Formats: sequence, structure tokens, C-alpha cells
Amino acid sequence: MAEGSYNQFCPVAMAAEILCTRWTIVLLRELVAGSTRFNELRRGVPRMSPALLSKRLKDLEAAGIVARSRLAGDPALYEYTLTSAGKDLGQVVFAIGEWGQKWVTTESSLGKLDPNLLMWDMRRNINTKPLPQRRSTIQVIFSDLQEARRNWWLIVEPGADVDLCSVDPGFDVDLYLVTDLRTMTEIWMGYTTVAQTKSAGRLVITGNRQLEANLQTWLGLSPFAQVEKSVA
Amino acid sequence: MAEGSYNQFCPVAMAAEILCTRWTIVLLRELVAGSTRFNELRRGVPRMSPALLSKRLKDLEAAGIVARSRLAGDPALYEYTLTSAGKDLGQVVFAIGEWGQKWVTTESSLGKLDPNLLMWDMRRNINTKPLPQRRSTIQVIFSDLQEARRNWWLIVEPGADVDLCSVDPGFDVDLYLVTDLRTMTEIWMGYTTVAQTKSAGRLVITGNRQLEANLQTWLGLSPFAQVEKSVA
DNA sequence: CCGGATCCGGTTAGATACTG
DNA sequence: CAGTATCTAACCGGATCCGG
Repeated sequence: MAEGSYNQFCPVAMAAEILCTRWTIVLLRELVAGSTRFNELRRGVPRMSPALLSKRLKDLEAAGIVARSRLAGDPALYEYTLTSAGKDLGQVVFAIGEWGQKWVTTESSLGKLDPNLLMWDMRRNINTKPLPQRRSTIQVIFSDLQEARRNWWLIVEPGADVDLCSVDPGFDVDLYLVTDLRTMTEIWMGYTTVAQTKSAGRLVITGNRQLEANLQTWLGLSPFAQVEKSVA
Repeated sequence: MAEGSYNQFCPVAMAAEILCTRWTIVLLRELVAGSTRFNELRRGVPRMSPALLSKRLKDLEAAGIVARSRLAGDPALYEYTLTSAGKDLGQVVFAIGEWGQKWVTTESSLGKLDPNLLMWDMRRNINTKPLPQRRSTIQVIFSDLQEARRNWWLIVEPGADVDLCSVDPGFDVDLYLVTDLRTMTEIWMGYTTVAQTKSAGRLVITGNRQLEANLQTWLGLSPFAQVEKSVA
């Protein structure tokens, strides 16, 4: 009998033994969202120590949730992918996030702003379909932040993953978004909209009119943005 | 910023901060299943220390998931009930249990047999509707266990909660179930059926023919019994 | 750079006993 | 019945370091 076990045959307890340890659900959210490399995962859970990340990945591998394999291109590199059992955890992660969006207060969420996490999340949810069939560069400027965290560039190339930079890539910028971190997070979380914040003067958009016009379309929101809140 | 926090605005992380600490999901399963009293909860999570149970209940109260109140009948006693936010966690608990039933191996579950937990779970899932409109007493005998954990009595009174005893209540017994702990657990989990184990000689039923005939009906199974397994 | 391992101090949890 | 108190063991966070 394992020491840390709840020792209950109930499936809830059996699953919770694997899933409900510190950082595990947040790590699984990253894996479900599509991150596969060690340092890519670190970026999604920056406050988790690499030692603990390594341990959790091993635990998840032992539980049959994650598979570790060498990257085809470069056999010195590894990737972590979800097994069938792991992919099936998407429902659990979504149920938890749905509850969080419904019942955690906005003030509580907005007390944990982080431009790095926000941009990283935005990056992987951008809908490239409605964007032009050429490279587009969007610069996001958080007017309330210090120089080092103020400027971000999203580089969208058709048929490729979106790139995120925190140093100027040197391309001509097609669209500028000037706002504060809280407002951008509120839009991303579905607490408010592009139109509302723009007319309130909290979001200023300049550049390509086409990109501006369908901003709310190509700027994908948080997967939980459409879940209705039950508390303020 | 709280020390133990993940510091992420994402609703998954916000919710996991509250829900994914040791024992919390198992405790919530008990609350969702309807237990309300401190010692009733202890019975459902017997390996959780009372100190930790007390702490978790306070944490859940602070999170708006549980409400603590004096019992109407006797103001010296307390009860813990789920708030709206707490009841809404039923979906999360179910999603976790569903995943557990699908992906945890039967051998792994059946390595954690516990007659106390099994009988306690059976007790609250018995369907009293198809039972006679008088008191029925069912004695369960685990032939493979030692004297102290071998005999259990379920006393069903119409319009009341089912009683569970581990000492002879002295009533005439209407139905005897003689089996081993593993077989009874397998039936409860939906891994096998009354009919199968009976014809295999692993379950022997004697007593009232009416009770015997619709045993599989009034003996409610685990809430996850109908979830199909994806692994052996 | 990538993918970790090591070490150390602080926090959390388990075991057991005890109390109003 | 409904919890505290106390002591110990396990786990976690943060920093640093290492091999390819």
C-alpha cells in the first residue's frame, strides 16, 4: 500500500490521488493546451520549480497520462505528449476551469495579473483564419508597465504558429494596441469587450483598418470567456 | 499575494488552488453525497486526521463552498452544508470520478478494499422504493474477513434513512448475502453483476424470495458503475 | 541553450493523544 | 460530538549547479 494513498477504492479518490497534487492540474492545462517541450511547459507554469516539474512529468508518465519521447528532428531533445487517458483529462480540466470562471470573483483573478502568462495564452489562441495571407505584426503596449514588460509583438505567419516576442523583432507593425494590463486581461477573460473598452478610452487601436475591424474575431478569447459568472 | 498561490489569473489555476490540496476532493465527494456532520464526514474519510478535516472545512467555508451552522434540533451540534458554489462542484467531482472509472485499472482499485467504506457507500445508495412497506433487515457476511469486520446489517425502514450496523441489532433477518469482500466490491463498482457472481458461486443469497428477486434493483450501485472502462 | 539534478530551509500532512 | 495539541515525517520552493 503506497504511503501517500487515500486507500479508497472509489474512482474519485483513485483519480484525485494522481491529479490533486500541487501544480498537477495547472501543468495538465498546459499539456491539454498543446505545450510539449520541457521549457515550453516551464513558460506556462513559471513559478513551478524545474525539479517539481520533472517529478510531476515522471508521475504522470507512470500513471499513463503522459508519454515522453525523443523529438524526431533532434534526438537530444524530448517531448511530452498526452496519451489517450491524458487527452481524456481535458474534460476534467475544463470542468474545473468552468467552475472557476463561474465562482471565483473577478477581483480575485485580476489581483494576479501577469503580462507574460497573458501574452503566452493569447498567442496560442489567435485565430489565424480571418487574418491576411501575409505576415502580420501586432504590437501590444501595456501603458502601465515598466519598460521591460511594456512591449510585446505577435507575429502571425499564415500556416505557422504565432510567434511571441518581448524584444522588437524589427518588422513593420501592422496594428498597435495600447492599453493597460488589467483591461487587456479583462477582455481576454470575457469580462468586457473590445468595443466597450475602446469607447471608454481604455483601449486605443491604430494601424491597419482591416485588422482593427475584426480584432474581436481573430483575437481568440480564453476558453472560459463564454462561461457566465455567478458572482461578481 | 498569498504564499501558497499559483499566481495565475487563469480560472483553472484559481480553482485548483482551492480544490487540489490533499483530501479536499475526497471530502467534497462526501459532502456532495450528502454527509453533513463532522463525524459523518470522518466516517467517509477515515484516514484523514480530524485536525486536517477541521482545517479543510474552514478553508472551504472561507472559499464560499461550505456553510457551517448549528443544527436546528440541538444547538450544541453543527452541520456543514454546500452553498450554491459548493453544489456546483458536483460536476467537477463527477468528471474526476468518471475519468477514474474509465482509466484506473480494476486491479488498482481492488487493491484497496475496505468493508467499512463499501458498506457506508452502499447504505446511502440503497433504493428504498422497490422494498416492502415494512422494516427489512439485510445481513451481509464477508466470508473472507475476520470476526470483527465480517458481519454487517442494513436496516431499511420505509420513509427513513437506511441504518448500518456492525453489531447485531437483534432483528429477524429478511435476507442474507454471503460473499467475499472483493466480489461485493466488484458488484458495487459495476465490474460484474449479481447474476454472474451468483451463478459462479461467489455470492450466496438466502431468505425472502421477493427481496432476492429484485436485489439488483434496490441495491443501488456506485454512481460510476455505468461508466464504461477503457482499461482492464 | 536544453533538460534536468542537488541541496537546504520552510510548510504541510500524518499519528496519536487529549479536551470541553 | 466536535474538534485541539503536539510531535515527527514527508513534501515543496528557491537557488544553484551540471552534463550534453
